[in-house]
Amino acid sequence: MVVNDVQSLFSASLDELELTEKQKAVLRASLQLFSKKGFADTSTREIAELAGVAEGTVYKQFKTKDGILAAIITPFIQQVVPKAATEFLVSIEQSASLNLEQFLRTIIINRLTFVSDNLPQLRIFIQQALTKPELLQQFGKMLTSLIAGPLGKQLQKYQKTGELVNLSLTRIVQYIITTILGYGLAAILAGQPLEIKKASDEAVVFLLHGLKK
Amino acid sequence: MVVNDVQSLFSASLDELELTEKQKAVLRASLQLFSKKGFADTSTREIAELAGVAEGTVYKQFKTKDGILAAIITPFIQQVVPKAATEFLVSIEQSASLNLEQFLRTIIINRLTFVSDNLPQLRIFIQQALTKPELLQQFGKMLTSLIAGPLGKQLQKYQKTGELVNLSLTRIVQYIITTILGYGLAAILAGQPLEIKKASDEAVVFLLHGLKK
Amino acid sequence: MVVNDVQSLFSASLDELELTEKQKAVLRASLQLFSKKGFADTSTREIAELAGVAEGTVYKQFKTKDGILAAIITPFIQQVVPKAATEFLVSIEQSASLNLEQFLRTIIINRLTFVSDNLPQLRIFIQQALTKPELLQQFGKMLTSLIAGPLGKQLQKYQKTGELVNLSLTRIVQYIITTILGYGLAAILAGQPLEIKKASDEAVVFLLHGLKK
Amino acid sequence: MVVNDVQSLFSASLDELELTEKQKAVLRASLQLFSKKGFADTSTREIAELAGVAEGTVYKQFKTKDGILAAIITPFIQQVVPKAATEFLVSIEQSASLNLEQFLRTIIINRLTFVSDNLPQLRIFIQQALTKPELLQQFGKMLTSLIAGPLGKQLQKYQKTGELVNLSLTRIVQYIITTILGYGLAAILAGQPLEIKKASDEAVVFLLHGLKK
DNA sequence: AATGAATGAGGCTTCATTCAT
DNA sequence: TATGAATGAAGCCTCATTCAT
Repeated sequence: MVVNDVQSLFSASLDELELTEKQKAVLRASLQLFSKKGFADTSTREIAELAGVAEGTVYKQFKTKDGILAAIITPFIQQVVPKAATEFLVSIEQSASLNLEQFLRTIIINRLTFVSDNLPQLRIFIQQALTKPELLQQFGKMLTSLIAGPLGKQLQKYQKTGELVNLSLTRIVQYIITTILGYGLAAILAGQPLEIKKASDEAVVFLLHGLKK
Repeated sequence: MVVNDVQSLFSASLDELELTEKQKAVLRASLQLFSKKGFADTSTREIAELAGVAEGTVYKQFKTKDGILAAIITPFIQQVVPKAATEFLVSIEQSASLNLEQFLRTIIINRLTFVSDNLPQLRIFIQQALTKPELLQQFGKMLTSLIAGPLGKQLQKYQKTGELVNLSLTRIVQYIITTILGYGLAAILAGQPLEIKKASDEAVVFLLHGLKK
Repeated sequence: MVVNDVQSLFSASLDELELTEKQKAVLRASLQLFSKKGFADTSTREIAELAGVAEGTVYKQFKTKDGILAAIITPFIQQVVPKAATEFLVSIEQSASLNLEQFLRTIIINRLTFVSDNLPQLRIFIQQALTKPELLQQFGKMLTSLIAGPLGKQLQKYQKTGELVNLSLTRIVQYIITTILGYGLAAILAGQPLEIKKASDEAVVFLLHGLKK
Repeated sequence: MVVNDVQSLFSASLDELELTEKQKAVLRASLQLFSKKGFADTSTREIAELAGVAEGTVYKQFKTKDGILAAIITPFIQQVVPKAATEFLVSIEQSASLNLEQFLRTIIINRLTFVSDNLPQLRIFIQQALTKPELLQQFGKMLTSLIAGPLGKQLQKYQKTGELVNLSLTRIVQYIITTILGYGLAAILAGQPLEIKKASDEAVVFLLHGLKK
């Protein structure tokens, strides 16, 4: 089974770090508050209150406030995204025999599920990325390796078979990401949870139109 | 000529508010710092220094730090966006006789220019929107009226002539916005100014594929 | 005619200082605000607003905020109180032939009228006196000279004729002042203007009881 | 034994609030500075310095500067004054068999002791009362209930036995208070501690003269 | 490990005062 | 003389962080 949500990976890393129940509560509270109010507008006192611990406890495991942020974001970009991406690529390879439509549908469902499962983390990531170009660069590198790797090969295969338009791979990946993000942003805009089935159906139709030769 | 950048409209409202040169400098410095470092991580002392004024001067016109933010965002969503939207729609009507491709190209160039001219304001707006749902709702309302108005009519015309796919207008507009934002985000990602001509050419090709019947 | 209220003396000193109408307005506004909100909690901006002048104008005549306070208090303790006291003493001498009851009634009406006419100034004076012992010492000196002067002589006369109890003059004057202040404080407490006729009638009865031999 | 000073009741409430030694030091320093320099002219920095703590410590318990003032005044008017008044009334009832002179002496010693023990709090209370009518109204209500209760009954008894003059009870109480305050104010004026024995002897003589039938 | 009182740097804001127009 | 924009010192308060218990 594909692990796409941060929560489970989180738990894993928490175990690795030997976090106590209270320290996990700190992370949960931080995730919630950072996502809702923003990192800078969340005080460690609020985190402690929501987590039901003393302020000092917050600092036992996470030396600084930035440390808490790191404990949320770092796994997200260093473990969750790559790991999910890897599993994503594995599922790609397993789908190697699919035609373009089936392939796109698999990709899109996979990624929309990821977005849906990690909305709070994504919100925090975007907040930070707006003022920290490094984060975006890391994201960019991940995309590049995605394109250079199995995803790119698969797409090139479809270009050779004439199923896929002859745009640059970078641009094609951009369109796919953009379309996925479009549904994610729309979900946030509407303030409603993502209807993955319906959204992916529509997205496939649109992308197929745009990307079919 | 279409007025798309905030700067000029800004100047207009500055005149209305009878802002002095120093107070305009405060707004310019705030725009720059808020965009680069984020609102919460910008101190009024930094603003004063960059603007070359005393800290007290910052508060002469803009009673509070939030007041400065409001002086940047409010015109953006209450004047700039609607005004730009109106002019955008005027340009739509003037393009009523164009075919779908010419029409899409006009729209996309228009909006990419807007995005390019207002990158700092957009960054600030997105920062704020992440923690203030009201802002997104206002944005959503604007989209709704866009679809209900001339843009929707024009698109329906293309659907009747068989040039445009029979998806819901909401979804079609979402795809257009999403594609435009995709190029905008890519520009931010690459950290480079937007190449409007090249980007719009590509976007038109992609959207035409995706939206042609 | 006895001059007991500060307003008229004020006007006189204003004329001497050649104050413009706007500067008089500043003093009037300051008197009102200092009395109501206290000196420290009144800003020069508020004074300017209430007086209908620019902030700079406040500083044209009264170099500092303390200068405004001085312009209110100094006349009160250096001119108004002594002058009123002098006229008060003159009226005492003119009443030299009165008996104790008539004498007390004259004094009490005179002083209650003074209190009633100068409530705002008294409030400001008391505020300041609470933290500035010098002011109280000046007040004490004035009392001493009152006792050493005509008031003391007149009281001694009543002691010799056996009309007045043989307490120390200081104590007798304290009782008189205390009784007068009692009615003044009661007026403030009740939040109503002083009914001078009724209050003086009662005060005379009480003091006569207490001070008759 | 009658509890008349705020300090002891204070300590009680401090214990209830579980104040630390440092936070008590903050209250002590505030009491001293507010009394000497006035509330508005005392900075939280000064309080912290005198208390020997960091400025942040001042805010740990007393959220705001007004919070410190409330922690001083509220017990004074909501606990100390009523409690002292109650005990005062108990002592009245215990003195029910006394004649008027003994009764007045008991009252006056009791109240002069209270004033003497609470000079700083009284100074702060008066400062605040000058600009906050609510405080005076509360004080007025307390007086009214005093008169309506045991004090009034006892005074009426003396009126029936013909020992006490037939003025209204309100006025009689006013005279008593006024006389007591007169000695209190004189003590402040002279800048010396109150000589309770001497002052009460004199006050009784004066009041007996004024209030005997 | 957990607590929470204590810290002090730094942020936002007010305000008396100045000065060019 | 009058104005009000500008100043900068100082005040109140928050908050990340430390440390004794």
